[in-house]
Amino acid sequence: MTRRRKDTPPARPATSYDVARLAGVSQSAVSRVFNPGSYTSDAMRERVLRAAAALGFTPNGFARGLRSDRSGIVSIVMTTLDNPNYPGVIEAFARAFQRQGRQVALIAAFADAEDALARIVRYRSEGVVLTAATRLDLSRRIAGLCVRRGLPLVLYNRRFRGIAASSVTAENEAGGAMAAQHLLACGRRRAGIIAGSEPTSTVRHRIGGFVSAMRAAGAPAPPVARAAQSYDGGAEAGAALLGAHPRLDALFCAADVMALGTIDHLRHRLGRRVPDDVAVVGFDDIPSAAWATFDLTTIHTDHAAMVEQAAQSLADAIDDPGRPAGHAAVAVRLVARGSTPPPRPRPA
Amino acid sequence: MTRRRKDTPPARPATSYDVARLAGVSQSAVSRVFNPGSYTSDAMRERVLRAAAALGFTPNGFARGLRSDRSGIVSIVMTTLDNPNYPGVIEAFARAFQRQGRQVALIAAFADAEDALARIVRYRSEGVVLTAATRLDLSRRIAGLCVRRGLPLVLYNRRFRGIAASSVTAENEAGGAMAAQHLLACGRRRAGIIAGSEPTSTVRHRIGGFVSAMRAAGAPAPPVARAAQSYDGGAEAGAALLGAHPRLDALFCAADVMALGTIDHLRHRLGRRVPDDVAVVGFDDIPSAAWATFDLTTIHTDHAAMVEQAAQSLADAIDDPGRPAGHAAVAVRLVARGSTPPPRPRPA
DNA sequence: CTGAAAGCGCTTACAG
DNA sequence: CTGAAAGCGCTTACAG
Repeated sequence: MTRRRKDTPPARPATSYDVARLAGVSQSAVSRVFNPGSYTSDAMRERVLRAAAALGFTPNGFARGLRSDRSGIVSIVMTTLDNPNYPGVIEAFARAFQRQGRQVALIAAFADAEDALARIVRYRSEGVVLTAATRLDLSRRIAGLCVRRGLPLVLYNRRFRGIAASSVTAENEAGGAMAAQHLLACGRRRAGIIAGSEPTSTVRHRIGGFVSAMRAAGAPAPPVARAAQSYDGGAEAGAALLGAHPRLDALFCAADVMALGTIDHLRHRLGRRVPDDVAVVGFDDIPSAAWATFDLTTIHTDHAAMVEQAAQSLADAIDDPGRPAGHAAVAVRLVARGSTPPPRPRPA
Repeated sequence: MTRRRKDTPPARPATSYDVARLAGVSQSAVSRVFNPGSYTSDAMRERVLRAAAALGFTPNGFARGLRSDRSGIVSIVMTTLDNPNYPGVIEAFARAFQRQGRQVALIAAFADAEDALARIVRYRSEGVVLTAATRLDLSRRIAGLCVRRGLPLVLYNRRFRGIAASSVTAENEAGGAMAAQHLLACGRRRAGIIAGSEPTSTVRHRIGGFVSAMRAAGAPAPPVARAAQSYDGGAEAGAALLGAHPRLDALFCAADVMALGTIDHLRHRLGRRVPDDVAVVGFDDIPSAAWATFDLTTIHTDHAAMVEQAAQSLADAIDDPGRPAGHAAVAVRLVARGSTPPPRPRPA
């Protein structure tokens, strides 16, 4: 048998009955004090709160959730945090949901889509935020299962065709176009594209916007190289692209992490100067994009606004399950730095 | 009034009674099937599982937690993810605890220590992992409150004097010594130290190990500059240190992020060569340390092993609350890269 | 091996 | 405004 150390108090936390006894009121009175919207006299409120504080009472969320059918829990599904902005994103979500009085359960490991759903359902999550799962098809299946269950769902930074879920993304297509226009303004027309191999909606839209803008300007169609969405993947795709098309004078990387790998490879392996020989534009504006070595021109995505929007959208869906799914695209902006040459004055 | 969309099934998930009815058995039989360690005939097991699958039944974790007094929830307290290894760390924790059959609640935003504790206690967390809170004193107070409640607690990558909690860290002192010995082997004796301003145990031990090893070799006492533990902080501290001590030929940065900022500042602002003029050693081995531009010599910390150890330690503490607090230090190793010159042959 | 039943700690109509 | 009481969906001795 184990014995508790002397200095630790009894493990069992105080219940509303303990508080009621100490305050000399009924248990239901205690419950009302802790449930906004119920009527209680100030005097009773006072006494109950004092007793609760004395006992360190916090209402048992399990009992509350079981009885009221509002679990107060939101699940965030996220694995392989391949985007360096994501840690901040998780924290921002936790903050936003805690402001809503909800608690975040992190679903970061699971055998398959069914397993993920079981974890979500076990604690009766009121809603789900889905960002990156290990593989795209896995994300898609989880989203499908949630929708089928009628579970409020928001897709963060991705969309799936045929799945009627709300989503929040950056204005990826517009961002791609901005990148193209900036390169054109800098006098670069022979551009290549580097992107992650997973065919996500995000990557598709970024590329789409870039290609359309280039075509509209009469520039040659940019060749595309795809590889893992990582520093090493960027180096690899950059090597492939310049190997096949040595005369490219610009690269658009659909993710900053890849841009950094590309830049280092260009400089350290291929001996090309950035931006003099090859200009590089990224997408995301991750912290390291601003570092002196890279000084990367990129499309800034406003994750704070995106998270805010997604958390609100999920809260709305929870409050009104009949609400139709909607999509929000948050504005992006180009941050011009040293990996692109200064724009030329426009010909008069 | 809201109406559900036609294609969404009823919101209320199946209960064990629903499963029992469909399978033609008692509710307690269903419960037993889902609770390992109870006796059930294979035949009944079969029928129950089939019925459960048909209804998409997952036992209500709230009811189970309420009744059995084992919530199955572990809280991870973590904010300001200033260490680029932490995203992976969170994911690894989620994985480890899910293997234990537990679910992770992320406590990433709170008003103060009491608020954090209330969130931990609300869902009756069986244990707590504490990593970085916004400020050091906040972490310390949360740890104190947990210990006072008798809540199983593991400190990750930090220790607090006077708080009897289990902890897992890297061998920080040994790592500091390795850094010093490597610099000495490379022929550098005039070293400076750059570290984050928060007086964490981690930073203290890393510096301590470095200084002792330098002193043991008869090298001059290294001056120390402290700043925010970030890329910019590294640049700032590097500038201050070399301004005051221009003849330094080596820098030990107690965190890789700072080392990267220092290196860029040395090269791009001060026009110093790394490693020729100044050698730089970091600590952590974050992904960007390996990037071609930085190629940072650093002390590798094995977060996979640390998380494994911490999760096991917490599980043990939950199973046996009488168990005394223990500390585990996980071995580190030096990764020699290009930010330090090649070691010289030892004088015969 | 199986079922009937108590009870975990709350919330929430329902009386008063 | 307050209290008595039912009941959320399970687990777990207790009989059989």
